Amino acid sequence: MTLQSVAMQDGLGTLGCSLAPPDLSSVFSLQPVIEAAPGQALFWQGDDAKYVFQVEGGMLRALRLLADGRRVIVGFLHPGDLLGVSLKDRYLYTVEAITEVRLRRYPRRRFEDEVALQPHLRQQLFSKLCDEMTAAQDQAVLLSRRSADEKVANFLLLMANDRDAEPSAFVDLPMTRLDIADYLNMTIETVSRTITKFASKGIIVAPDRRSIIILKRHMLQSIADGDGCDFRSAPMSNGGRRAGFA
Amino acid sequence: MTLQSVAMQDGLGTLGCSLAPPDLSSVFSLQPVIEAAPGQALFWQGDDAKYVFQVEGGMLRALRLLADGRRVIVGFLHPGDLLGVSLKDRYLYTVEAITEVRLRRYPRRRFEDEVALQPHLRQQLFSKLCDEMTAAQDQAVLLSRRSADEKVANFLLLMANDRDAEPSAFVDLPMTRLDIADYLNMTIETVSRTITKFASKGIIVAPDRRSIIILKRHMLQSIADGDGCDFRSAPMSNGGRRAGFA
DNA sequence: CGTTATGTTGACATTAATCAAGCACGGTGG
DNA sequence: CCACCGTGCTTGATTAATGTCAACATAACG
Repeated sequence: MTLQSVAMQDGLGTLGCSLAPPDLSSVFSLQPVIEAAPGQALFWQGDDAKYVFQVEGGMLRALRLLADGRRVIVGFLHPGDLLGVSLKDRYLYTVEAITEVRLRRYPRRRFEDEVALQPHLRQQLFSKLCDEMTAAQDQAVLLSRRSADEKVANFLLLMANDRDAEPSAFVDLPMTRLDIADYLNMTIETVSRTITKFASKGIIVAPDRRSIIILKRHMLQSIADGDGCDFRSAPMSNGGRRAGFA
Repeated sequence: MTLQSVAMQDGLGTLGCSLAPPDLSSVFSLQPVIEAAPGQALFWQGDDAKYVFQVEGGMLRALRLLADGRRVIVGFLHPGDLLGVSLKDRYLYTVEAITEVRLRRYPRRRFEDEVALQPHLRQQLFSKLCDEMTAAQDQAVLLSRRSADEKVANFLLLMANDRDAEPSAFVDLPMTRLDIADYLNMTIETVSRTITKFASKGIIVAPDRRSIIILKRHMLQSIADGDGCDFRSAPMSNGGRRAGFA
């Protein structure tokens, strides 16, 4: 089906009518549904970027493989996220399902045309791109936390706040420890030890491997922010050092 | 490179058109020139994002300050890069001059209007946003390098290749060791030691503090890629571990 | 059930951070 | 021109943290 037909079915824009402006989700709503089982790859780094996807349900991981075979998780995908939007002709990373997932698929070419035609969508897409960029930068900031405690605390809070209007105390962790480790640039052992440590201090409870409950959010936040808390004696880190410029 | 915003190299693209449609640089060419001395800030994280800038000459650093006062360098800005392009109303980080710099300034509102009106500019901006996102991810990948050697080697190669069509053996390092350290998430001591080590192995020469010359690019590349090289006995790192999924 | 993936815990080794001192360069002023 | 700082950089000794290796526990799966 052509773009135009899609557009008209959505009742939008090209006609200038004042009906509900289309959002990105509505563009995808008529597209084929893709389902994938845990571990299944949607596409691989380097593949021809033929499609754009929108996540409807479940969680996925985006990862890059380094020359020496190491794995870097560049992000976790949640419902609403777009995958494969780029001007490159090849996917920049591999995307694999963590849980059972459901997505909508849209041919990339047509998606681009569609977006080009509709200012509304363009605006939304731009906004999403900015969000993604911020997320990418946030990961860089996260990775530059000093201690394992800080990284894990940040990660848990990130997962707790993600997408939920109300940051919940119950946090779903469908990804494996290896995923977390490769996201935080640590080893699975250190991840495990750190979570155990938080639990033993009563900051969290870990009823099973794929979830945790945050009991003392403020403490977790302190650790995440690198505050001395009861861990270190507030060594000021490198607080004194600044570039000498005024 | 990596900014909230967009760091983009200019000038490219638009090819294919005989009639030279306006490109981003030409949009800036009539705007007021801003000059800044080393150490001077263009704007601070949290400031009202009133302007978009394009770098014409010199180098700057974009940095974020963490709650505990730590400094994270999220990117170095080169000629052609844009700063401040974003949907947010406030700058997401501070930008300071490293060398003497010259920029063009454009009111953000007008810039957005301009871009909205001209499909050509829109396309360019979108393209740069994507590049920018890639850059942000690249930093995350860089930060998740295991050893100090790998990080510094990658950094030197990055600086060597940056923007230059021909990767030069002479690399300019106008930033301080502290800047490098805060970019790579290391201490100045380790940065210094690593550079010294490379020099003592004959991989590079460091005639003065603000520049180095790469003598054995292939070796530097091997180290950057985490190859055993003559450093470690190719321990396969965690090459064996992969998610168990096919 | 037995078998395989995944996660936890422990002992040890290694790396990079920390603390501390000294060096080198660039400016300033005598 | 040279002594004199101040800043940034280098180098060394020590320590603390995390990676590594290994064993075991637990859940997942046929």
